[in-house]
Amino acid sequence: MASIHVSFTCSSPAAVPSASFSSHQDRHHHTFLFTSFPSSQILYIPFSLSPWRKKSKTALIHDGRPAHVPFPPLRGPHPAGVSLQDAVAQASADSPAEPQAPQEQRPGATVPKNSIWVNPNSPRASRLQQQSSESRYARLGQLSGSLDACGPSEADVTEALAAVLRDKPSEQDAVVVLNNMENPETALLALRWFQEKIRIKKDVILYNVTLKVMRKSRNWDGAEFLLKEMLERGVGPDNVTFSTVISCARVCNLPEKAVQWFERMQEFGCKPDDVTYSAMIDAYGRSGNVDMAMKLYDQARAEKRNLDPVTFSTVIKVYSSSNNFDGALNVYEEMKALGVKPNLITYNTLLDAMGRASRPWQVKTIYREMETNGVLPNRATYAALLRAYGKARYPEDALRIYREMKEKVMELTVVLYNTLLAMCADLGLADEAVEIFEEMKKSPEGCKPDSWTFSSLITIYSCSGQVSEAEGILDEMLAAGFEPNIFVLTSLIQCYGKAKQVDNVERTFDRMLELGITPDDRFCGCLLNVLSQTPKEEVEKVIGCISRANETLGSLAKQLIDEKVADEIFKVKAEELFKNISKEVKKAYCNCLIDLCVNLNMMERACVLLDMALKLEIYSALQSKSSSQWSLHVRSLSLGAALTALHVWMKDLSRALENGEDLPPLLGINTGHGKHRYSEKGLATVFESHLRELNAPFHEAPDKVGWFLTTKVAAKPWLESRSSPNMAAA
DNA sequence: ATAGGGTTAG
Repeated sequence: MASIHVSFTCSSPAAVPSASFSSHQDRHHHTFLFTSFPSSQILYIPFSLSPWRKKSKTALIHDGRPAHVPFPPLRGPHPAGVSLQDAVAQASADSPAEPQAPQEQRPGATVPKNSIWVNPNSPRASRLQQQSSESRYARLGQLSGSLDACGPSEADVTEALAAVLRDKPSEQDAVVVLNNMENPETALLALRWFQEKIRIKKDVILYNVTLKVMRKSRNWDGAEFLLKEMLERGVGPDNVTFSTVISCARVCNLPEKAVQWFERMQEFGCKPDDVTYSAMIDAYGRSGNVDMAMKLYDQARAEKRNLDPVTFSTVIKVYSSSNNFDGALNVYEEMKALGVKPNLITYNTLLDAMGRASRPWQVKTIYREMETNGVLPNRATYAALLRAYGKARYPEDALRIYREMKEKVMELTVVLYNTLLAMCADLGLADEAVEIFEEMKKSPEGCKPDSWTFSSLITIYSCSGQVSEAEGILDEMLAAGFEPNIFVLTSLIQCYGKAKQVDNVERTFDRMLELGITPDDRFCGCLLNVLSQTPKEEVEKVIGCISRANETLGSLAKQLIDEKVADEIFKVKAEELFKNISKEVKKAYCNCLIDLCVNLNMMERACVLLDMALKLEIYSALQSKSSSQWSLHVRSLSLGAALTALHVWMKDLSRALENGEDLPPLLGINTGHGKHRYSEKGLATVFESHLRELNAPFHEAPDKVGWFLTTKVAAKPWLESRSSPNMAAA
């Protein structure tokens, strides 16, 4: 039987594949004795537990290289050209081979001073293994697992604990067992048992580690119960207690509880430190109290605390989630200026922030910087990059990232597959999506498509109105056992709307109500979008759906199409509605409603809505003026809204001329690249054809993408000709 | 692994 020992030293814990091994530290070096069993299971015995003794019947020293090559030096930073991973892989690859006959230690071979060679099948080996902290830890870990699984009765818990620990657990045993637990009920019973057996009655550490279990299981009541018990029993809570409780409140979505206990810390003689500040900054951030979060950050800096990347990452996240992206960047710069090195999580948070901000160029810069600093990307990094490039419509970059992931043979998770598919949906990459979907289903990791997966695929087909393809995915989803959710139904309705199958829109809407799904603002936005594409004869049907989903919105839509309703009345109703809907959908609603007006040739009403949107700051700064150029900015506007804005701008320019004002040398319109998910042609293309219909002298700028320009000389006669009464046309 | 804070999706 082949038994191979590999003994080795490496200088850095980072070289140890943490998933497979634990390290035993000897001041500056880590020494392991690996035992490769034929089963390829690798164990090691920390050398400090093994007094050096040479036995005649030991297993063979083998480093995976020819026998005459000396054993790698043990104290060097790089063991003679063999990495730890290589050596381990080599050892297991070689294990079936018959080893050379047992031999005396070769002269010149470097042998670990404190290692012992043992036959792995001997009782001595198993005794050593049992004594090693590794296996003790494993046993305690198993105990945690069985405690999680056992019934929540004192008898069951006591039995499980006593079977492993007898009557003499150490405090360390208790800490390890509780720390690995997840079940709040049995953890509490286990805590009682440890409190009984370990005679330190007021042990704050045991409470703290049990609080962690409450956090893990998101059990706020359990956490607060334990904290109150501590206070009643006179067990002094410390900073660890409070930061655990605060972060527990945070994960339980109870920021006010975090604040409450944070403010009471002082009562118990605790002064916030770096970790409490960081936890609390996060709690304030998540409760939307950005000001308080920043106040704490400033306080922490004023106290000249050594803030670390965790705190900075938290602050960046707080800024990012309140859409203050410059704030996020500033903190990053501040961090670097203070000499704190960004780590993987800092980069991930920052990449995510710049993605949300739709600043793909900054995403690129930061990713390059990350590479330069030798920080390796993980799945979260790739997910952030894919989202950023998808959102910004950067297909080349998004696909490059996909290739990079594949080259690294990175094991993809469901989340990462779904992120890829969502990116494809953003960019309209149907073929790539199908390829990724097939790969996902074949993946050896067994990534089962979930409702996210199907939803993204349906979205891809919905964008182009490919009804039969979308329905095919829907069938596959139902066959896989998933009920349609609001996202799937939103996409489907979008698809039917695009294909002008209004009856199917109604049918899907009915089905949604039957499933007990309540339409949200986003869904209503989708119905409005469908309405703006619906032929006049069928408009009533769609408005019927909207009314059932949201009565106020439905009645506004009814008033909009009714020419008998005065603009003034309509305006009041519209303002009322827009003050009561969520911020994220305001622009989308406005775009749809203005499109509807334009389609129905109700330009006055479109102008009323545009005016309202500017007043409510739904659209910002559509017009700008400098001495050399006046501009119209219609990026992020729908076609109808953009045309309305153009209509208003032209009137304003004509009025300026009438008032004797002079035009600047250049006039420009910025449409942006305008690649919206649901429009196959960009805004620029469609807008340009409308400019031509209007005989407008604007031409695409050769050097500025998304800009149409004209000169004062060309614009003046055109505006004057349009102002003349016999040429009135919108 | 051996008491506390941070990152992946409409």
